[in-house]
Amino acid sequence: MKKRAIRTVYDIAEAAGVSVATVSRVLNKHPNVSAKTRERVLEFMRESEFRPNANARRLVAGGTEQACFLLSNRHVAHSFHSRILMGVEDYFQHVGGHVVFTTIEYGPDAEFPNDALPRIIRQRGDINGLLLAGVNHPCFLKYVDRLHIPYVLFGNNLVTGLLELPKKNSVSFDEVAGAHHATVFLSELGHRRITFIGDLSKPWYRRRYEGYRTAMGTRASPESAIDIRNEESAFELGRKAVPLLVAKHPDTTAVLAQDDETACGILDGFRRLGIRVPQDISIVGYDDITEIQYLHPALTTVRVPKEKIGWSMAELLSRTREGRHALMPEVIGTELIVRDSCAKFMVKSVSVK
Amino acid sequence: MKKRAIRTVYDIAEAAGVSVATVSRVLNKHPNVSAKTRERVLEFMRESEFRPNANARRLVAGGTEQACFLLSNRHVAHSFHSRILMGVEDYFQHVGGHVVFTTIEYGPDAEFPNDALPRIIRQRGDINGLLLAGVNHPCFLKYVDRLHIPYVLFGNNLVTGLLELPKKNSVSFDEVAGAHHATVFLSELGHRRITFIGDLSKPWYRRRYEGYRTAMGTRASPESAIDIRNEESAFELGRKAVPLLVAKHPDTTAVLAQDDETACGILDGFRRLGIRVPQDISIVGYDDITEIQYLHPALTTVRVPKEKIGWSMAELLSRTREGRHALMPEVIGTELIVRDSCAKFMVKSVSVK
DNA sequence: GTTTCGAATGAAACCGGTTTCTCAATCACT
DNA sequence: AGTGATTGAGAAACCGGTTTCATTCGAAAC
Repeated sequence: MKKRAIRTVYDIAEAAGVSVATVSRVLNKHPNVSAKTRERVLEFMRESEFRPNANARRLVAGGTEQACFLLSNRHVAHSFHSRILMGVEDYFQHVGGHVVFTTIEYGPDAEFPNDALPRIIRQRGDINGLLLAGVNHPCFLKYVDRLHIPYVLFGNNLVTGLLELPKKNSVSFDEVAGAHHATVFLSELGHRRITFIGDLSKPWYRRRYEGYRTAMGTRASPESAIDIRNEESAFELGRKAVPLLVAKHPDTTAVLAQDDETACGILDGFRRLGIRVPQDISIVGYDDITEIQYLHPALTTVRVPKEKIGWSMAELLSRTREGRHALMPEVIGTELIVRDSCAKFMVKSVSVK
Repeated sequence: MKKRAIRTVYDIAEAAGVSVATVSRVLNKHPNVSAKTRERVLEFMRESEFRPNANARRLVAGGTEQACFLLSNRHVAHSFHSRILMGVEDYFQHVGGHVVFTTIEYGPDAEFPNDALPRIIRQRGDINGLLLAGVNHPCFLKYVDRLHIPYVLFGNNLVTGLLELPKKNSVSFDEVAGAHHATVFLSELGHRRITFIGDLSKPWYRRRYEGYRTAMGTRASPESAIDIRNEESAFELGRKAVPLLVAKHPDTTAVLAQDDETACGILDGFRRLGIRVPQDISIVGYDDITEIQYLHPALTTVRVPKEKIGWSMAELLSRTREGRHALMPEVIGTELIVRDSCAKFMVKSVSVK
């Protein structure tokens, strides 16, 4: 008659002729167990391929080493987000925790709790913290506050009327400085007429515009940006911006795009008009997403350290949990990646060939 | 004096003047609770923002609605994998479960269990199933078998000496048929000399080659493929293949690349030599990864339904759990996406301009 | 040789739910 | 009105660990 498989500490205890308390001590590497007892217990565990029940452990421990990466209103197939996730997962791998990956979609005026909410948020004890990535609205943050669960927000894509980055529980990168840097780079190549192309209704693009504007100084007039709103995709926005650029700012010699996808659209628009990059016009993107890696010409862009953002978010979450108090926001720098889409200014201007 | 926050069913029971059993019944929508009792309990729950302890629930339930998406030896920043993850997450959202996302790196001869193994695998009860994505080796599968945990494998990227797809517990897509289809498409455009470029040491690329070969029929000689192995990246492989192609198969008018990244490298190689696509030569990729979306010319390719694969894997896992027996593998079809990188054959051949 | 202390171990309480069993109250039907 | 079936609700066991507390035992201290 086959013996019942060993599943619990009780089974181990019985087999080894000790109490469950001792088995538990062995499991948790408690020092007060004699070497020979420990060895015997371990032996039984090994031979029965015993794996402790995680739920029972957590029930008594009162917590979990598990956080939730919640991607709001965005798709993880977009490398920007999956790379943040990667940083998060790296950190948890590092400290021995887990990440539950979930997504949610909601509007700016959604009410919470609601049915769109993943179950994991509704229960207590599933997770010890929340990492809010993607695009978020204040209505959801208000709800998360009420949950009394530690959380860290990806600060750049919070939709508010303000330009400042969120002050607490958040990790952001310095969008203004990145755009400033890119603009200075173009200036130093000799460009005077630099046009920003983007959707200024979005705070994150607006911040990039601000960086651009301060770098431009007196050269920037309110009209020096091409501001297209409510476009279905950034690529489309870029494409549509090109005819406007040619019409309104024909003397432009360099473009700073709100992001890489927009730059791709602009590139496409240029190609249709026979405008060559970088010979006729220079262009700088923003984000350094994976999707541009095979582009020709290779796009000069402002690299956002996505993995680092993820890692920092996870790290800040841990610190928040320990400190039990809201910590200062972390702001991460960007890096200008110079590739082939920019050239020195050589007395030319946008023109249809 | 402030009352202690309500945290448990006992608190609710006391506040509502009922027993915990009743509270539990309300929580689980058990029918045998009178309307007014139920309402009173719900009222207390609402006002105290009660959220049940998930660990306690799972302890008694003996399981979890949580599976683990384990990405082996690959990076989630690659859209191929993040889109499979997306399909998985969609499914779990649909059925109300969770996905823990983890990665692991190991060699073909790794021994298990080992320290690289995520904690989640070592404990029992954390997850109710395993979704094995990325590139896997038999050594790991053997270990997972011993775990007695339901699992589903992404079948295409299992490293074996064989060409067949795994027979059980797996979801795959039909690589052979996809390559066959692409090759027929090129033939119908009038191309006779079609060259396959790839690394034939990898079973998954080998399968694509097989599809190509059968479609070519008698036209395919053993030399009709450019087989480059041990390249650090597929892009580099593609780039290096171009000079070989020009040297060995100068009469080639169309290329089937092992995957999209390789196609990008080939495209780059062509550009360096002044060979125009599709005017001088046609090219078809494979996978339809997100990274090619901004390419010019837009790449014709074999689309692999990544989200669908993820969804099917998750679904199969559920069925496996219920049925308690290994199910037949699922094989998913591909779709040829015709874009701009192929043209009708017009009596030309590869030549340096 | 007794006292004292720390190490090793077991018994039992506990974590926060679910579920079975039991029983009282209500309802349907003859 | 009497009987059996059904419904509503509580007491207690249970899920599988961890932890506190008490106890035993041997070694060191006096």
